Amino acid sequence: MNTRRATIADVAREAGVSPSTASVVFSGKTPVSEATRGRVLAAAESLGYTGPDPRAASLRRGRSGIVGVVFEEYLGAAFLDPVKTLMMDGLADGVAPLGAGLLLLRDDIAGSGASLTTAPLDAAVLIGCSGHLRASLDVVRARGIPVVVVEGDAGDDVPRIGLDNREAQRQAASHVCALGHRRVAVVALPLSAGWERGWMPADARITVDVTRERLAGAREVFPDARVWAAAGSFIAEGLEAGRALFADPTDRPTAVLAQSDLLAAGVIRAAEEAGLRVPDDVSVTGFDGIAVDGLAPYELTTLHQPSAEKGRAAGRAVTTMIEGGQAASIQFTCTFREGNTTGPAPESAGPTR
Amino acid sequence: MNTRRATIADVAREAGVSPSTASVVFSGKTPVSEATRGRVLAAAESLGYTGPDPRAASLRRGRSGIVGVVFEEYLGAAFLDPVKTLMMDGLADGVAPLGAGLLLLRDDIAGSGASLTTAPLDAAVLIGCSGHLRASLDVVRARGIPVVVVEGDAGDDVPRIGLDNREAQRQAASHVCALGHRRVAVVALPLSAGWERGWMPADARITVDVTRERLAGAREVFPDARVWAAAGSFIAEGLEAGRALFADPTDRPTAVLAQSDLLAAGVIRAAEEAGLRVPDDVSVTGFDGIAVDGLAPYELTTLHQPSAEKGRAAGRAVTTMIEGGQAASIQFTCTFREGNTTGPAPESAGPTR
DNA sequence: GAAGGATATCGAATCGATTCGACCGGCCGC
DNA sequence: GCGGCCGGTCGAATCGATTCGATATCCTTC
Repeated sequence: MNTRRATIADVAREAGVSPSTASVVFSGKTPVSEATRGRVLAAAESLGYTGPDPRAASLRRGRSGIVGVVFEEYLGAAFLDPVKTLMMDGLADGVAPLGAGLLLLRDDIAGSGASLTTAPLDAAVLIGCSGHLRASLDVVRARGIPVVVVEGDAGDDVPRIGLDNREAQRQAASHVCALGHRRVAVVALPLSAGWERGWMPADARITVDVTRERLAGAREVFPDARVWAAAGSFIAEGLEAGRALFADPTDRPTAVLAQSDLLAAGVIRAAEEAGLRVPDDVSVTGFDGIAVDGLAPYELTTLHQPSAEKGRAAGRAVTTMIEGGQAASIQFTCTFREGNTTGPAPESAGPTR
Repeated sequence: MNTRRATIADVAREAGVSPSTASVVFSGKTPVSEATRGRVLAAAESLGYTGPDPRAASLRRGRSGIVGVVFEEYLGAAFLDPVKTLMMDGLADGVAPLGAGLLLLRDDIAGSGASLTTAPLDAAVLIGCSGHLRASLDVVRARGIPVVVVEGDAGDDVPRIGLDNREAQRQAASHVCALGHRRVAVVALPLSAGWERGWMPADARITVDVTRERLAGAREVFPDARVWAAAGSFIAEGLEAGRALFADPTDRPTAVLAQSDLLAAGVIRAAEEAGLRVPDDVSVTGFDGIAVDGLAPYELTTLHQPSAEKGRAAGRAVTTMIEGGQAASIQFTCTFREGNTTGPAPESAGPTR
């Protein structure tokens, strides 16, 4: 191995062909005679040439084979949420035809690092819904990079992968209502970036789209349900929420609509802690339809959302756009799944609040 | 916005300066007079130029600002493990000085996509320990890309970020032994890629380094502990393991050494299920020292490993290497943390098996 | 007033591969 | 026997920015 890595020109010289021919051997864009291919490959082998430099190739081609995935959160935390994890997986799938890799990016524009502004992206997928989203969107659009937004309001002409959050949550609420529950509480996802857990104030501004939509769905059936908003989608947060909900035995909900399965799992644990049986004393619904690790024997009544499908759709949309096409927004639908965490309202229910 | 995006040459022309000057305005590598900077920036603004094309820049610079992170698993699953998640976070931190992004890659070489072979990487971090690791390593080395291996045996001259798995696990075993336990079982991580849960056969070949090392540590104290190997580091897997361990009331371990906190959490749940009190009837230790979501009120007796630190170290090592330095291998140390899941062996323990 | 320095800007080469039209034999068919 | 076609190869331009030595300008300082 020399002081400098071999280039395709070196290989071509060694093989006694022109650089263009050598290039074609590697890219396969044009037929090459078997003999020539052999000589080029042998030359490459002997020079320790392992293939074209991706940097140079991407410059010339105008493609890098990299799709940026932008999270609004702390990057590690993004993956604590199984829904996002699944989505990522679908996404990996969806961009596979491009042969693209996924570059993780945070949306703090200030970040010293290779961010949205400086990464060699072919396209970007924005996840989430905070205010930052707008800024990120502007950056990406200015760069002229195709972009897709998942679960966030991108406005105008940006393809959007969505979910029928409102309708789905309404469905769960109806189910609970049909079972006779009247004292119902909602455990919501964060209301805004940086939200600290607690009861939702009456004048709260909800900037997180998902939270707002799901809440609206619940409100269609139970207009004045109390709302506790968690600080994130974690079991521990659900536990906190549940403790708050079940604190006062005299004024306790008989059903809890949690905005995520993880929250629901926490609520169930809080119920157990408070000596309440699920679903006899209190019914709990989730949202997402993920398999919560270690929740057995409970099977959540929940809304199953096609997370991986969402990711795949995002990937496909991005693929289409990169290839010059026009991608349409897609709205996915949740399916209601009844488990064993909801049941009839207890007879002895106190007065409706 | 024109048919073609503006280049820095266009901007330079518009501003009446040379391309080189325009370039330095953006890179800041050389002082530029305030007036010139202003003109260039204005020109850029008016042409809708949003900064240098990363592809071209990376070609010339020989740097892409991208570090590949290679997992041996299904990509989504990689993030289900909090340890890896934390590691990723540390890694993001560690490469921050480079201003680098993290490109997720699978190590299935066959993958149609932009993989290890074709991505514009400045460096690579390999995670894990399966056989694939070797192949990935070869690819990366052939390309002449700096590489660091985390928790895997890379052999020779590749810097390695490791952990004192064996010694740490021995420590936990000693602790349990000191408490008087004699009938002890181990719940191990997978023995090899694709392992299905079950009792470990006597002639098993353990290809996963972490599993092997931790087991060796346990064996130093309890040479003939029975070993159940799980199919992954999940609470649900721990639950399965626990059920198997506690199935026979007449021959039941009084202590369980789990190779991860998640497994331990599952074992505890299985114990509860079997009507056993922790730690009165059975003691359980974990490994990792992560906060298991929703395990309260238990506090695991476990070995805390500096996951984020590991990631950070890997990031720093990679940074050093990119800058032409020589990075050393680093061995991290776990710290034993006693929680409330271990206690004295029950008096009524049956005969030592 | 001239030499010496500091500063800002410019020119031109370079990074490494890809691509497209031109070119060149040879083979086929009429 | 000759025009046409085709598979294969070659040249040269191009992708867009960076970099470094050279140059020009202006300010000190003796």
